[in-house]
Amino acid sequence: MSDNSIPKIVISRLPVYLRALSRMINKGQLVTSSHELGKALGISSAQIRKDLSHFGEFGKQGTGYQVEFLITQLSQILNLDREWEVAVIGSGDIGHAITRYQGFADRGFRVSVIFDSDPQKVGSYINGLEVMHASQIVKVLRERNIQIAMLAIPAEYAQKVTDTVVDAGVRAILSYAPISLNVPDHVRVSYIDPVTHLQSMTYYLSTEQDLMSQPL
Amino acid sequence: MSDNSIPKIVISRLPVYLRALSRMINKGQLVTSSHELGKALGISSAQIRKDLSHFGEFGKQGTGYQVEFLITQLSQILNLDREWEVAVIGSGDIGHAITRYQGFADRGFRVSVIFDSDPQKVGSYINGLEVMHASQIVKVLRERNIQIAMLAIPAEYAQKVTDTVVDAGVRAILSYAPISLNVPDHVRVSYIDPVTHLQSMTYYLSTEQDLMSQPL
DNA sequence: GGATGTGAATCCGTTCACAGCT
DNA sequence: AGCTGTGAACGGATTCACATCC
Repeated sequence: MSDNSIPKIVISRLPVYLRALSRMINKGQLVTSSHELGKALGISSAQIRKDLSHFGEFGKQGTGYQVEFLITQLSQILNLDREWEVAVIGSGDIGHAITRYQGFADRGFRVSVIFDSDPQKVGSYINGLEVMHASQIVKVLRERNIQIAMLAIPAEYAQKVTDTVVDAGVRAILSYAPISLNVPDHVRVSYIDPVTHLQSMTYYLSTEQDLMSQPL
Repeated sequence: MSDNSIPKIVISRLPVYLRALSRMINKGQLVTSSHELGKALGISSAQIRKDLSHFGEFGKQGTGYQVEFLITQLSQILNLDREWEVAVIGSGDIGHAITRYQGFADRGFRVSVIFDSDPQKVGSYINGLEVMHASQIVKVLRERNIQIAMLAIPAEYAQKVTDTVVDAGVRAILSYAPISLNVPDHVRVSYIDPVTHLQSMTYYLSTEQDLMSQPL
């Protein structure tokens, strides 16, 4: 049943479903079930059915889900039935890796412009893309109506650059800088900070184990 | 009050608190409050107090929290009062960026070994670290008793490599491969997939806005 | 006065379990 | 028989609001 306001956490799982479904299609699998999908993802089948039920009735009782149909539906829901242009800010190691990462293009995103403030880097090419000077951000993003930016810059510049890209019309930011950003309500932010992931995992790594497993 | 089993979601917020507190210390700030911290992070003050209360009473009524003291406490809780060695598997763009990323060393993690299966890359140096052949994974990780691995490899190899590092004694995995991994119960996994972040943000980017903001 | 720590209340998300369809 | 879709039950997390202490 199509609901009014869908929980953020549900939305965040849809791309994960999509990822798994894509793998199935690539393997030639045509049909799946909430059970199978759940097992592959470590999620309960009830949750998957409930999540999908927010948007419609995509399955057939007794049968399951047509993989391709479900992919189409999820893609539409997530506005992925188009290509999104993305700007990368920062051409250091991370910006470099992002710009060359094939995974974006494969899944609906095109890095179409990259900026840096270092004159040494401006004018160089990454993945066939010329690095532009940061002073051009507002002009270029507005011209091309780019709404997504990825920040691959040090924490100390992150808020200022955020303000700039927001001013340029960006409405979604994926930041690799390890700092919480302030943005207006109409802008979404996601963070990628590998260290926070590691730091929460070490909570569960009791030091004792260290002593047990000796070098052989 | 120190509780028995602390919710995962609480643990996952502690590194974020730590990040913010570190910035405060760097700015010379000695004292903060749940209010201030919450505002900086976009979290309610009650939540911060409740989270911390799982582990002890770290604040002073009427005053707030000593920043440095709180950092010390959180670091201990998360087992960060030591250095953790990390193995990177895969020396492509992502592995390269990870290995050179200063943020790990600054926050308690040392990338101390890197592997690749491509003979072309084995023997080359990244950040002063020689790339070793993947066939050495089990031997080296066991010898050095390394318990954390970061996977920077294509999805199709991810499960096999996961099995290998688990066999080698790894108990925490941070994977950059866009696929859900199967691991035994005693192993923790976190995922970094920028595309899933982008894909959930585009849900909120209605296409209409496109038409409004014309190129000028 | 001001900020913590915490039971109580509320809100939200997950799981249960089953009716209903194929 | 098998699997979906879903109200109901459950469990957990967040917020409230206040007693408590500096």
